[in-house]
Amino acid sequence: MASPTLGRYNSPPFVFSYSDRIYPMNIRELLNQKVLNAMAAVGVPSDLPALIAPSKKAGFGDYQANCAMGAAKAMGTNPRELATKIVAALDLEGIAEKIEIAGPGFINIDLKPEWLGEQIAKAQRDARLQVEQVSSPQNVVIDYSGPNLAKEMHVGHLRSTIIGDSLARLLEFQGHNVIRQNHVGDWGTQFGMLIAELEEQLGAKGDEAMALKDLEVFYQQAKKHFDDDEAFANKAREYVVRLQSGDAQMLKLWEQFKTSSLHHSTEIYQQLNVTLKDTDVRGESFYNNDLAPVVKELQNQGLAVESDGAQVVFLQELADKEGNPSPMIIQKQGGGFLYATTDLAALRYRVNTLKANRIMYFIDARQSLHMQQVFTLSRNAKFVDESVSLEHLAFGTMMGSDGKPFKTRTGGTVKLAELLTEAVERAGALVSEKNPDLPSDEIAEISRKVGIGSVKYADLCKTRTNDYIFSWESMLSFEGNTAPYLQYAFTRVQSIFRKAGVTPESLTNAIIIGTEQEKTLAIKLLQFSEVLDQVAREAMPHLLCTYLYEIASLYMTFYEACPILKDGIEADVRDSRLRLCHLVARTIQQGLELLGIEVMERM
RNA sequence: GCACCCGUAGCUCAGCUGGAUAGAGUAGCGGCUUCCGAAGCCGUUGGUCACAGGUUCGAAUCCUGUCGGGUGCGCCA
Repeated sequence: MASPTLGRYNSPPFVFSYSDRIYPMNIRELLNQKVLNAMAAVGVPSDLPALIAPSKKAGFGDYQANCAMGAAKAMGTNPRELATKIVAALDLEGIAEKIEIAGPGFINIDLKPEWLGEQIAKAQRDARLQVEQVSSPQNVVIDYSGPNLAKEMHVGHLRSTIIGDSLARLLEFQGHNVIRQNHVGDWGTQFGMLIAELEEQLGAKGDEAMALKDLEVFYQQAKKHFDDDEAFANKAREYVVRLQSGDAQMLKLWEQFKTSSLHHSTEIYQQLNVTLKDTDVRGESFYNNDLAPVVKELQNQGLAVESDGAQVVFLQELADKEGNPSPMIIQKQGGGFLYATTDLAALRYRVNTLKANRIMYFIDARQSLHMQQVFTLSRNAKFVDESVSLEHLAFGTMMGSDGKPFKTRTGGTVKLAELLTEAVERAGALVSEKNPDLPSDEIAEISRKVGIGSVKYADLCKTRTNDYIFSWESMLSFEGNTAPYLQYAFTRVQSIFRKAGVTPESLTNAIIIGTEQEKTLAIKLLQFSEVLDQVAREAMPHLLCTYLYEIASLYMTFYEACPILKDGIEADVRDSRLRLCHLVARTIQQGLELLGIEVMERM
């Protein structure tokens, strides 16, 4: 696979023989190669790109090559004449049915329906939908979710959890070795307060499961206790010290607390259909033993210096206009460590022990400066080799309809558990209304898949880096670009096969691309792997959402225009269209699975 | 003060390495069901791409500046 360079599309310069490949290239790659060959044949310098893109408008072909204008400029010739030469040298025998030059030198390519039919047939038969496995898998560490165990999971954890999980699924599907890392907050001063509270409540309430039944309440009790009771506050402070020095009794309480809190998170993950397991947890405390060595190492390298009693690294790379370096505290006065230190230690673990080639952090955009500091320092200190890709894949904040951070009516944080429950309930009301005859257990399952899917999709389909507005109305209205629309498209295909009484596997006839609707749909279906590549490269799941919505939408259009099981439809046309339907369903199912969203037979 | 992100239709958002007449959804308006699931489809109204310069065959996209909104900036994570 190509290097994980982000942010730009690298026209593939690689050369290979077609017969060596198990899977064919996608359309874009194929045309890119063909046009590059033609360009070379007419003397265009080899560093100039072919600029292949799907055409945006009907009438401009299916694909277009925009290379002629730029190349003519570089060569000092006329763009239309150059385009004419390129087209003359362009060999698309059997692939394209028409190649035209338009405007200043656009090359418009119309693909051959027979060729498209063959490609669709291959994809429909293929277990991987013609999505190639990467030839050289990377070790990809994905840092996501990372809730604070001191508190209950709230909406602020949703984006990291959902987006990170989607990328984990996607990269795994492409054949990479994905290593999930749940960097939970399980260390710090607040744990003194929490275990002191736990100790007291254990006497009164028996076991920790009872005491920690509601983490949020528990935290508030502890906080209030801490604020109101000086003796308790002193005890909490003492407990922190004892905990951090390895006191056995403190560690036991701390473990009890962690186990109970983690159980809560795991329940949320299951409810959310997120693939994180307890074994993926590497909390802050995991790196405690490496914190002092990290500081020591940075001191030895002369990178860390004392400033006001603290150990600070000044980063010239991140200096402002006046040249003032960016300060980064790695050890407090008094000796305590900070999360910067922990992140550096975690980075060393990921590189040295996990052998990461690519490390992806799905963390709030507000921590951009911090991540930049960590990355810069880790390079300077040679903790991380240049060959390892470090990526902070920032995301925006979830806002309420008022445009301010999403809160409850009373101004508190919204618990994830309650949000998900409400989503399932709202979905349930709609499903029962639309389809009251379904058995109640099936309604329950559909409601769960639709409700959870709606919440996840609403998040995933927005550009990752922007803030987004959370709205029950738009996500559960079930209209437009939503999870239910995609799920609905899937059930309609299933419905057709039920009605037809045939299994998709039994269909082996040729696929006939006979109408505009079939052609448009076919081309879109064949772009699946292109989209996955781009999502993997840029960590932008919304591109996959947009793609799946286009598939579903084109399918609806096709469905209206191209009858399948109706009277007067010839058997070969019917079977061809059924195969096309089947590929639609499988593409939607596979795409949604990569987003962590489930489908159902009917809804 | 400095740094980063953002500003596109009434609302929510796309717009891919700069490409042709800036696209969806929703809201509004008008149609479609003796016919494969109407959670659907078709049509239509609606934009000075915040503003001003610059780069060039071509700019929503790249550069500079201005205005407006958000976030962050040495001992929380």
